[in-house]
Amino acid sequence: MSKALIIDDEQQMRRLLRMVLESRGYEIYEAADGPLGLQEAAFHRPDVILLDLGLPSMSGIEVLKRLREWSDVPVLILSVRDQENVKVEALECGADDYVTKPFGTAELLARLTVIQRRRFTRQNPEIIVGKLRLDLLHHEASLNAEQVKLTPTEFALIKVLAEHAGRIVTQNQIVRLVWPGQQTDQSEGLRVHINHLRKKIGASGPQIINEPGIGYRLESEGEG
Amino acid sequence: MSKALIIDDEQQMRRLLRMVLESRGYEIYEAADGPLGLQEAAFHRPDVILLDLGLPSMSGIEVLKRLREWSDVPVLILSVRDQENVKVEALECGADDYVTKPFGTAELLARLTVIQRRRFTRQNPEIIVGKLRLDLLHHEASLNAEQVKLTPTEFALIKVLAEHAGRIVTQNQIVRLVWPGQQTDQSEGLRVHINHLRKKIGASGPQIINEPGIGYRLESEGEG
DNA sequence: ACCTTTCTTCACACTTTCTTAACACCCTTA
DNA sequence: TAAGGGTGTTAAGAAAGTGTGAAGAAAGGT
Repeated sequence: MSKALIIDDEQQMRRLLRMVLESRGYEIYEAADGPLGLQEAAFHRPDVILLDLGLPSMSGIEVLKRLREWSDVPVLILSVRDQENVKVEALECGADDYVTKPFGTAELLARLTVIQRRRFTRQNPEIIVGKLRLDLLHHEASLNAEQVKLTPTEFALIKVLAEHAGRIVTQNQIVRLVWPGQQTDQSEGLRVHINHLRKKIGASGPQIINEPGIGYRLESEGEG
Repeated sequence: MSKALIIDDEQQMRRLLRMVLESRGYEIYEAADGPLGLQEAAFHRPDVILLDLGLPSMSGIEVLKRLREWSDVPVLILSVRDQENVKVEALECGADDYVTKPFGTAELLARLTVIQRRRFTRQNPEIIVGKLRLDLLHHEASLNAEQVKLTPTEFALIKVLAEHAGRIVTQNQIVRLVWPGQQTDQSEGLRVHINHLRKKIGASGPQIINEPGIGYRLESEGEG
């Protein structure tokens, strides 16, 4: 049974989340502010954390940063609309995904599943996302067991997306990983390479979904 | 009877491996760290080596590199989870396969069989790719039963490509395998030798296909 | 020491890939 | 309906990577 920690100052929200997650078999812990949340995280070692960004005493970002100093636990951000900047910052500080309040329970549970699954399945020098398969050792990509020819940059890009399949990767993160040590703004070219990738794998493979203002997400199995 | 050398610092792991392998008729040698392992390898000339990546005094990668300077013995890597980078590096340094701890004995034995068959070319010391045949024992190559004269470097190069026929071999991998222990960038000369090989075998033998920015691939049977 | 073979380096033509730029297309908001 | 931000699409020049020939350097044999 998975343990989930809810960090949110609204009691109503905590109650709602508790109900939804308990019906899925999660064991729930709660915290009403940042310091308490960190304390609970350290004590109970939850398998996933749901973190509200709008906390009173300590900002959600701050909580996340402190948490990431010693823990890799998957974190799902709960945010309100029109907080793109904060969302991007949270993702770049190591959050795994976010849902926007108000959210549907189905979406919430789906995202929880994705971010928990991905932490444990990277042990091979290959990545498999639906019909797409990346062989990191040989730099080969294949779709439905048929080889697809990708340029080095395209391969690096799809690798970043596939490593985080189902989760959002911000444009900054992508650029930093695909063009390491680069100073110039590469986000112009990023769109072109995304375009090429979609032409090569988008037809019958996993979709590359844009999250406007934030980044991209490679559609993973189980979502539509 | 095959001889197997186990290089692992944990006595418990060595004992487990010894039991499993002895039941399969292997003759077992053990070493608790890297330097001892290299010593044993040189002395007993094992037919296969099981190498733990997390060694105390000398890293598993380092052991592998030193070993590959003078030996082609099949090496099976024993690694723990979440060491993807190291695993890839190990494979690129000439390891043959890996198993992730904890592993099942069936899986371990299956992989051992595979890598020994692939590399244990003393009983069948030849590689055949289409109309090309490499005699590893006499360092001779032939095309349609007609002998082709290759220089030592050319032979080493086509051997690397032929061992992975049909798959991409990165330039790094090629350089490391053909010019072991070399520091200078040999990728200039690589192009020249590829050129020579194409002239000698390319006419009626398997094609050497370039994957721009990545490496080369020897066309294998069944592809066009 | 000589000759032969093999390897490396260099130059330049050619191919593939990357980057830049321009413009069209949403979607949201006023 | 118009405006603006962000994104999708296309094309062309720039950059990087590769093919090829030849010549000098290194290695090996006689």
